[in-house]
Amino acid sequence: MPASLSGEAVTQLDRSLIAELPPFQGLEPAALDHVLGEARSLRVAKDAAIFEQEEEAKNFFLLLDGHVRVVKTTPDGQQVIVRYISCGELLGIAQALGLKAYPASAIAAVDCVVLAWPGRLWSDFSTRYPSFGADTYRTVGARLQEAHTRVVEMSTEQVEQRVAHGLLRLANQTGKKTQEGVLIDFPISRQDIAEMTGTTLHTVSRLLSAWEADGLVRSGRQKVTVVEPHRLFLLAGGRARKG
Amino acid sequence: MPASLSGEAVTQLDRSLIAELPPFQGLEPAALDHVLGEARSLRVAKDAAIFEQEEEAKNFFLLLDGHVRVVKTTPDGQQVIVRYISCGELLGIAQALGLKAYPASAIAAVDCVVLAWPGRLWSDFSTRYPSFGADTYRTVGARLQEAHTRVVEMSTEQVEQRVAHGLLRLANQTGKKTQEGVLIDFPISRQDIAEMTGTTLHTVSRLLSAWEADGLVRSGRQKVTVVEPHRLFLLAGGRARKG
DNA sequence: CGACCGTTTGAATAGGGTCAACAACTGTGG
DNA sequence: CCACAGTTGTTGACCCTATTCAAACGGTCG
Repeated sequence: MPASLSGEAVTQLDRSLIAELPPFQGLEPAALDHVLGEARSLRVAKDAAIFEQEEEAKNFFLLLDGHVRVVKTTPDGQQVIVRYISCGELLGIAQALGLKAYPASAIAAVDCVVLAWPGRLWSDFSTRYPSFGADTYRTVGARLQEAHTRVVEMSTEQVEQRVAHGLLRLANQTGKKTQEGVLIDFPISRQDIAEMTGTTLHTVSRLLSAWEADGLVRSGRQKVTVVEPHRLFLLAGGRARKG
Repeated sequence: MPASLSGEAVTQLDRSLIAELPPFQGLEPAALDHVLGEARSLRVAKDAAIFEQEEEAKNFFLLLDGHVRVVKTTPDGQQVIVRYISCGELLGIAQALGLKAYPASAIAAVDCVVLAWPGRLWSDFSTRYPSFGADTYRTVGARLQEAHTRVVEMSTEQVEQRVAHGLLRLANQTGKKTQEGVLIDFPISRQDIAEMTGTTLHTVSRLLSAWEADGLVRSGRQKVTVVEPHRLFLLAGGRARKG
């Protein structure tokens, strides 16, 4: 059930909401007002879709609050988590890639707030506000890099190292310091971690259990805290075998 | 040994060399002359590097003739083939991704001819010739898609399916129809295929032997011909197990 | 012709996926 | 407040795929 159409307009959209975000940084107040004027604000409930794979790409989005996971589903129903999106990031930018349909689904990992713009405004924004175009170019470039890194990891690393890398990445991206260590800031299941790293929930469970016994992490239901990032990092860097 | 600096200027660069290529399509003759005027033409011997991973990104390139493989090397020396580049494609476009160094090495799979431009011209070309900017945006987008597809494959498919997919992709990209079937148009070893698909040369060798016995492919030293693309495709689509 | 590179093939091993059963927790409704 | 259903997580046993190790073969090239 895509939530795209069920959004309610928020009464006031303040410039300060987006003024400091990379895509809009340095824009004139008038420009910010123009951008906001075209936006609709949507609330998306946990586990609801912001957009769905294969769906016509009518809008692009900015995540104002919450966490979103981007998921690709294979024809036979297996899911792969492509990435997690944090506050302030753009998502659903199919237009930037010259696509007519979204290549993946975006699911709210927690209750979220997003801004939505009609896709046709993409080229408008890019040409009218060069810094917007430049920033999104960088974003796409960074995501390409990230995807290649992931291909290399999947090709050369053992499962244990991949899971360690995956956790560290999440901890860096969205980690929240607590007494015990770095807490991953949204509900994440063993299944989710498996879908990020190309393994099964069973293997992830076993690894986390072992690591917990070793004092590297603490974990509970849909919750993971990295207690000793440094030692986990060493584990992630351990030599692979094949090649 | 990077070949970047060993190139010799070709006496004449004709507009027709690049006029029909996507990045430059639709440019005025004067613009084409400008673009060519800034280019250096280089010959790169088989197995030589056009540029090397980590090296400062001084230039970007267009492959005029030959085939190039783009390779990432891990800190412990394992190699992963990111993609193959065919004639008419841009490569080494670190500038477009906002990078100061090349993220991978580019190795000539056969003797090649490339054009090279200084990196600083990237933004110049992009702004002065909008169709150039738009095309490269599409290129980067397509490569991102491709990388994500690869991540999904590596996460969900068995080795046999990945190798089948890899071969089919090569056959489509650079295949040359012959009496026997579709020949992959440059020397490619079992090791290369292994580095594309995240497996070992042994496994690739066994698969090719089995497929050959089955009449799906014909292969020899650094040579592969896909005899029955359709049946290979069925194999590639076969159900995966895990998940 | 001899050295080397790419390839083939066999045998042994192990990483991790599959199958199965259960335990712990959350939330719901009576 | 408790019973029950539905998730999510744990753990053991088994087995299979693909890697590892080892050896040998056949073109190719200097």
